[in-house]
Amino acid sequence: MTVEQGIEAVDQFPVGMRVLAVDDDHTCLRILETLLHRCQYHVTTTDKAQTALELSRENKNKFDLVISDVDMPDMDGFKLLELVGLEMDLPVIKLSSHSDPKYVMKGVKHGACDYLLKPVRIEELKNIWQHVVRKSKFKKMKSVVTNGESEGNSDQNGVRANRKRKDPLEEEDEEEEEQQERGNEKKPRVIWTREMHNKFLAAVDHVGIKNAVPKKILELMDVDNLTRDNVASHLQKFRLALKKITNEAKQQVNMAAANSHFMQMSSLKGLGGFHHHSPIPLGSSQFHGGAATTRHYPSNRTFAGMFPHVSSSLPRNLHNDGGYMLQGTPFPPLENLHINSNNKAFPSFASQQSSLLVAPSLVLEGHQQSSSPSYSPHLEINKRLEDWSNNIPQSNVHSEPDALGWNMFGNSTNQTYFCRDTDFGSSSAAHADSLQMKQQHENIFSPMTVAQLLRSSSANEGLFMGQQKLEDGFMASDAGSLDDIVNSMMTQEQSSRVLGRRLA
DNA sequence: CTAATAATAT
DNA sequence: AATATTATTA
Repeated sequence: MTVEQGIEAVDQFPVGMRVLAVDDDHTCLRILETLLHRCQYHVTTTDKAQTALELSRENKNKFDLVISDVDMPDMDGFKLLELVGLEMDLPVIKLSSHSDPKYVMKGVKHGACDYLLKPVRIEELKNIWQHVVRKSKFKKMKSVVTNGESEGNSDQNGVRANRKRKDPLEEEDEEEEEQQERGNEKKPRVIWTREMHNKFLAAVDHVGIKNAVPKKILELMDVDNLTRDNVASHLQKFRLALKKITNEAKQQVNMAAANSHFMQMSSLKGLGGFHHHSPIPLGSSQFHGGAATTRHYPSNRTFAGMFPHVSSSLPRNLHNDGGYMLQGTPFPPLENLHINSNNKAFPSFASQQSSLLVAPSLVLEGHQQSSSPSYSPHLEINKRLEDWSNNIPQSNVHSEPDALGWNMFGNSTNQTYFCRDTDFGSSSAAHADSLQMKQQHENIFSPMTVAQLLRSSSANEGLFMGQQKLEDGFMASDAGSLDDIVNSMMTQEQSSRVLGRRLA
C-alpha cells in the first residue's frame, strides 16, 4: 500500500459514516445534525432515547456510531449507552454539558468510548470516526483469530473456554456439546482473554496490589468456571511481569538521569538505548523510513499485555509500592471505580481494544515513532510537563485552558492531571496531509479527552494519562517503551480463542 | 527447536 | 498463599 493510497483510504472513510444522533433538546439536536453533516457523515436523528434504541435494534447494521446526550427524560442516557453498546456493539459517544468528573466517569464506566462536552465543536466531530475504525479493527482481529484455522476446524477437538460470561457480541456458535461427562482426563487450559484479564486487573486494582490474593481476586472477577488456582497462576505471572517492568524501568531512570546532563549529545551510541529493532510490520508508510519505534526495553514480548495502558506518548510516573513500581497513582487510581453489586465495575468497554486515538496513519500503524534516531522524547516531554504544571491554576477543577489548550483536571497530593476537554489535539488532523512529521511530533504531546483520561486511570483499558509533576524519585518513561511490551500480546493472541483439549 | 504460559506440586 | 516445577502449546 503506498502512502498516497493509505492516506486516501483513511481520508475517504469517514465520508458517509452512519451516525445516530440522540438528544431531547431540539436545538442541540439540530446543531449536532448540522455539524455532523458538515463532516460528511450520514446522520439520523431522534429526540428520544427509546426511539434510538429501537432504531438501532431494528437496523442492526445500519449505524456505525451513536452519539447521544446523557440527560434525557425518557430514558437514562447511560442506560441507552449500555444497551446500545452491548447489544449492537457500536461505539457510543456521550454528550453532555456536565464536565463533572463523576458524570464523565459514569459514561466511561458504562462503556462510552468518548465523552464530549457541550457545546460540541466541529473539530471534535471530525474525529469521531476514529472510534469506529478502532472498534472495527479490533473486531477484525478477533475474527481472524477465530476463523484463522480454516483447515480442519481445529475446534472440533477443543472445548470452548466458556469461562467468561458471554460477550453479547461474540455469540456465534452456541453449540455447547458439554462433553464434560466423559472421563475428562485433563483439565482444560484456561485462556486468558483480554476481557478476563481486564477483570483481573480491575480486581487487583480494587483491592490493591498488596492485598491482592487469588481468592479475593477470583471473587471479584466473578467469572464462571475459573478456579482459584487459575487466578493464582495468572497472578504469579502478573507479579513476575511487574517485577520485570519495574527493573527495566529503574534502569531507564538511571539512564535518563545520566543522560539528562548530556542532553545535547544525542549520541548514546553503544548504549543500546535508542536504536531501533524490527520495523513495525504493517504496510510501508514513510514513517518506517526513519526511526522505527525507539525501544528502551528489550523487544521480547514477555508479559506483553499485562498492563492496561497503551499509549505512552506522555511520561508515566512510576511510584514505588513495596517493591513494585506502579504507574501513577497506586493501582486503584480513581476512587470512583468501585465494583458495585451489579458487577458493573467492569464496563463494557473492556472488550474494546485499547488504543490511542491518533492521526489516521498512526491508527493504522499502531505506533508512533520519533522523528529522528537520536530524538529523546521523554526529556522534552518532561520539560513541557513541568511548564504546564507550573502554569496550571491550583484551585478550580475546570479552568481555562492554558496556551496549549490544557486544563487541569484534578489535583491530588503529588500529582496533577491534565486534559483538554474534548479535542483530540493534533489528531484533529484527521485527514492526514503532508505534514505528518509535524503531526507526529505534535502527537507526542497530544492531549486527551476527558474520557480518555479517565479511562486511562480505570485500569480497564486504555491510556495511561494522568500526568504528574515530575519529582525526585519519580520517573517517566518515554514513548514507545512500555508501550511495546504492553501492546503486543493480549490483543492478538488471546482475544477470543478456543481452549484446547486434545483428543489424542 | 524454544519460549511462553497455564497447570500442578511443594 | 507464594513459589517452583512441569506440561502443553504456539
